[in-house]
Amino acid sequence: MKKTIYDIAKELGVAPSTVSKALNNSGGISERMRKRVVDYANKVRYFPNSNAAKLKTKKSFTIGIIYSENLGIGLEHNLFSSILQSFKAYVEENGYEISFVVTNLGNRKISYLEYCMQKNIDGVFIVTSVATNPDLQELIESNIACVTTDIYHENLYTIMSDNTMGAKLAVQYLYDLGHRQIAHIRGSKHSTAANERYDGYRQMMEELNLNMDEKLIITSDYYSVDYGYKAGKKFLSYDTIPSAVFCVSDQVAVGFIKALKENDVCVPEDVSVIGFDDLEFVKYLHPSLTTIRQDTHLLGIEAAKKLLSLINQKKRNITGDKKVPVELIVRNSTTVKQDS
Amino acid sequence: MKKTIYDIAKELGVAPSTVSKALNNSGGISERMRKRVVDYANKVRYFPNSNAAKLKTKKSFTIGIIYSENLGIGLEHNLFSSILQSFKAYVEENGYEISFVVTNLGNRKISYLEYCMQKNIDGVFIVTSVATNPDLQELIESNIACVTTDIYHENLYTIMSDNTMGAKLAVQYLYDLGHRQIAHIRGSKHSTAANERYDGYRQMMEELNLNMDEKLIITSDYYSVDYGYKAGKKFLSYDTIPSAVFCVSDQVAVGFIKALKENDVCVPEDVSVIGFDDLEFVKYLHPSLTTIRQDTHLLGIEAAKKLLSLINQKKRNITGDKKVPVELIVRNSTTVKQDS
DNA sequence: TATAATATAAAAACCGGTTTCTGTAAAGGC
DNA sequence: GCCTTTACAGAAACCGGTTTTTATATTATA
Repeated sequence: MKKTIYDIAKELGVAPSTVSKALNNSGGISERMRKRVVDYANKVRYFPNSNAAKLKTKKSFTIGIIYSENLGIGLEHNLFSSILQSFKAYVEENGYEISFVVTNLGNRKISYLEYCMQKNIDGVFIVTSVATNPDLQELIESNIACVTTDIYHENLYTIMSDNTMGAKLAVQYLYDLGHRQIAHIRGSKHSTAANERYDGYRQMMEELNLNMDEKLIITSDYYSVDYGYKAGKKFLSYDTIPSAVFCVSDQVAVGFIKALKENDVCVPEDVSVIGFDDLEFVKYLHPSLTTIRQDTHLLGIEAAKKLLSLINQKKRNITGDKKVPVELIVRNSTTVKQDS
Repeated sequence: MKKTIYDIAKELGVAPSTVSKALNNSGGISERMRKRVVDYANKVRYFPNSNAAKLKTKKSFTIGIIYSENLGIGLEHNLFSSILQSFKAYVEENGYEISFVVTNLGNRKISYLEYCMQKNIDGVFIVTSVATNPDLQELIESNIACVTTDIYHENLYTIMSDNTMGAKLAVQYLYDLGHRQIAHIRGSKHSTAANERYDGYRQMMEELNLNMDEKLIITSDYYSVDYGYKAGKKFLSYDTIPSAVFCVSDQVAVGFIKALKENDVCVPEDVSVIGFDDLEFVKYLHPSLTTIRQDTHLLGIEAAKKLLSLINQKKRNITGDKKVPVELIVRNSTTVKQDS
């Protein structure tokens, strides 16, 4: 049978409160007594009921994870699961655990905030989400510490890859290879990252005095291979096709290239393609994909560090953001502009 | 401020127990009263403190997930995160949530079982693990309901792909293509799935009366691209190389092919390669990978169904297993045996 | 009509911890 | 040597629910 603090107390002939003080090292007790209790507790392998402790202390040592499965990205998505993995490892090392914020508990619908309050969640890591979700708004405006990799908000700390810079690097690189007609397959307008990449694209195009025909920009709604494929088909329907394309994500690039290949348009000879993310497998593709690498490990660690510090300093409503550098990874899906 | 059941009771002029009965629909109360309380609770958006409820009821509506990060597989691994995703979706639909079983909580080391008892975990899904882990043994031998995709044990329900059949399908297919020298890159001896695939390979080789030189079998320890690459290097060191290879996983196949390519050995012309898993991206590789597909969705759903039923029927110590069918996916990394 | 059975709601106990309050003994100050 | 702190340990209250027990009003039974 599972022992309680009362069992321990009785067996040692001391008060339950004494046992609690000993195990939590919270003082008000002699060192001799503390050691006696702790030794005995270890000997009988006592471990506390965490629900009872949480009930009283209102601290759960739990971080909520918001991982919206819209936008075609779930746990399977290599990029986010990788960020989550390093986040998880870091917080676990610090004695916290993670818990997915769900909206149906038991049998009733609840909001994000309700979930967090119900479970005394200490802080929330918003991995992916839809910025316009009213549930999310409610949560952000509460005084629960939140960190995100996805959106900006005045009541939120944001850790994000330097998307704008990444896009600029991509365009600059294509320019350096001699390309002048550079298309962009952009992501959903509801995705902050997609918007930033789009901005970076526009900025660099302007800086380089390149023509920005509206036809150069194709919107691909979601970060999926399918949408990339559709974008590729649209691209191919043009009378003359640009010689270079910057895709909002690797997934989109993969679908895009697939469409091109099907129509015997060669990558990189006919069209240079550059992606974004550097998903683990893109180096094994043919051609291997030139892309902008996101530092998923660092993103996860930084988010974890920041969130834990927000939780512990008790000063809430802290806003701000940190840009994590990105890196151009040159592979074989891009090449110098061919004569045509 | 967060309302409690006492606030509700006071505001309605009833007893706390009455409120509890109303909200849980547990009888002993008039329908009129029940409705009155429920309506009011909804109106003021009351939601219960789950820690208090868990403390009393000892039911947590939480499933523990064991996801060992040894064997080179973490959350990033597409196969397991995909199984977990569908598992998670199913149990959440049924009012449960998932929680990763960790071994350091607060600041002390705890065992799997201790974690589960401490948190009143209702059941455990062992996604990946090391069978010899003593922590795992302790958990399995407890009376907490456990389901796994990874190992067999007399006190455990196992949902696993039909690995043996998959391996046989692979060998048979290579045989049908005319190959007679069929090598196998096997996985770690600590992995049940790897062992089953190895068994299937041997069985089919015997059935087909094929020579099974020890050199045909290379051990690749972990399910990683790196190990596949190393296996490929070893393979290339042979005087005469077999014309076909069955790899224990797609990851290993990818590394294996990489090594071959580096030495100008062509896939599939010189060597046909077949993998196992059908990870999402392998269809985009060049050559696209012929492989044995695991039905990750079904694996996750079946595991969830079984676990929830074990939890609810209260009859523990139930053992058994279910084999989920696999499927040969023919792509371009395999071809008929060339004259040599 | 008197009595037993039933329905309903309140009161109280409980889950297993943590924390505050209280009382006593030992240590420190002058 | 007397009074005040301080150290220590036990008692009790509390966290916010659920469940059991008790009390009362209502209905059924004879």
